[in-house]
Amino acid sequence: MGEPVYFKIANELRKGIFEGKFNPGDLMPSENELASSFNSSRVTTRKSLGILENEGLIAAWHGKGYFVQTPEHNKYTMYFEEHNPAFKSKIQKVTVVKPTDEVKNALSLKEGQKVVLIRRIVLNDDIPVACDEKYIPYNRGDPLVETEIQYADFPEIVAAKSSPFAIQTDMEIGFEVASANLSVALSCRQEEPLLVTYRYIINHYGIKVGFEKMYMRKAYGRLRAHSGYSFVGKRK
Amino acid sequence: MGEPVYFKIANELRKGIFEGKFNPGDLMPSENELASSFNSSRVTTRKSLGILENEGLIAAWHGKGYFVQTPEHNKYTMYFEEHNPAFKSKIQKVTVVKPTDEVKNALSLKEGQKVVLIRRIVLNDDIPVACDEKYIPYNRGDPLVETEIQYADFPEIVAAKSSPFAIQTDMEIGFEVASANLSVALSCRQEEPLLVTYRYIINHYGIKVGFEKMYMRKAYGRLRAHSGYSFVGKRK
DNA sequence: CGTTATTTGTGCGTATGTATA
DNA sequence: CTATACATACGCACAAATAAC
Repeated sequence: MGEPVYFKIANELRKGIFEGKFNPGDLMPSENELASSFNSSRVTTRKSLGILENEGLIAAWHGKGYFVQTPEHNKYTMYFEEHNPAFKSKIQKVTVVKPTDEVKNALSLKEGQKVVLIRRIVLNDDIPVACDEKYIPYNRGDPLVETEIQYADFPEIVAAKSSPFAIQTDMEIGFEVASANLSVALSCRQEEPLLVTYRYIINHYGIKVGFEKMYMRKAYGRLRAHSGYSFVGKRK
Repeated sequence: MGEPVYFKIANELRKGIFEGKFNPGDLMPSENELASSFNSSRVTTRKSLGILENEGLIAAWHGKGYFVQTPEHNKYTMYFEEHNPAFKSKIQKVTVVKPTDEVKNALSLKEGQKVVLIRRIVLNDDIPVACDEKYIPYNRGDPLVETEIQYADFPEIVAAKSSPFAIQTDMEIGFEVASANLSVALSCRQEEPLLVTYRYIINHYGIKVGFEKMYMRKAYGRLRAHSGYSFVGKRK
């Protein structure tokens, strides 16, 4: 039936924090105090406190107690969908090329090392709204990956051999103006400003195994991120 | 002395996942199996599994077991520092103005409602690299907030009365070209492209209590985000 | 400076409930 | 119906950090 006890206690305490009964910097009542006031065991109360600790609302100090934290209003979560379901996309070309300085730098390439370039165009009603350039170091005999890249995400592809967990991605967000080359691909005027994401795929040895630039026109829309707590009755 | 038992077990299992011994979709050994193979109790083993569950590596299914998850390569964490320590900033003006349509929309304002506009300039060696416009609904008699805004973060200020936890911020990232007005403030040429973040501060009733636009020139640098796991020997 | 009370951290045992196959 | 697996909850003991005396 109903909610478990540790859940009720956690909700109660969380409510207290949200309503200002407990404020950042405050010391929460001790485990034993809470246990007796909620008529439960210390173990159960600990579990409730563990939940709040996990949510970042409180932090435990050995020998002192649980302190209410100051929320991190500058921490944002962003979902970056490579394959935006609102749009169609198609691979424009897959080629082996000599890398530009930017790409050479991004992938820490040795002199003479070539890269596979995969260019994808994102379309809204046949009008290009974004363009995607992926770079992977190329060695003679490597298979090209045009089919997978259409459906799977870039990080998973470049690290297909290793565990999907052992990959990290660093992203940068900036803007550029369309080059001659790009203005053709996006059928836009040259010098049109574009929102650009730069993604560096890093394997578990710390080696950069992939680099991607995505150019987005205004019609593609803005990127979205979110900051804040949302633990209202969260239960599976 | 050393690490606690539950920590060792968690590290062992995490290593197994990273090395591909357990792969996404796989069922982990049961709690009892792990407990006996690690010569510990079921409770301790549960704690280890709870850690990995928290990290998103595995998920528990009641009656079935723990399944190894597929990592979310599209989830990014971004720290957006309002007051970048690399730069100086100064408040340029604080005024009560009639809102533009964009601001009226962002704050869901009624007709005739005025707003406080706070404009801040971010400087690198006295050269403007970014500009910040904050909007707060204004009611007659409200105190202006120019002093606080210099040091504290926007979300905390607009919701100073309520609990700092009860605030959420939605962010959008896009670009614009400098208007006549902005080109003066940033001493840049008109039509210069600018990276723009739009932030909507929302209180716990779901009401938008603040809106901010930040315009960044190329010299300000790119925004940064990160995706992936990093649990190597994490312990306080 | 040690002693002591308080508080959290670690770990085990046990019992019972409930979902799954 | 039964065996297995996770979920909840209590009790206990001892370790370790902290603060006040």
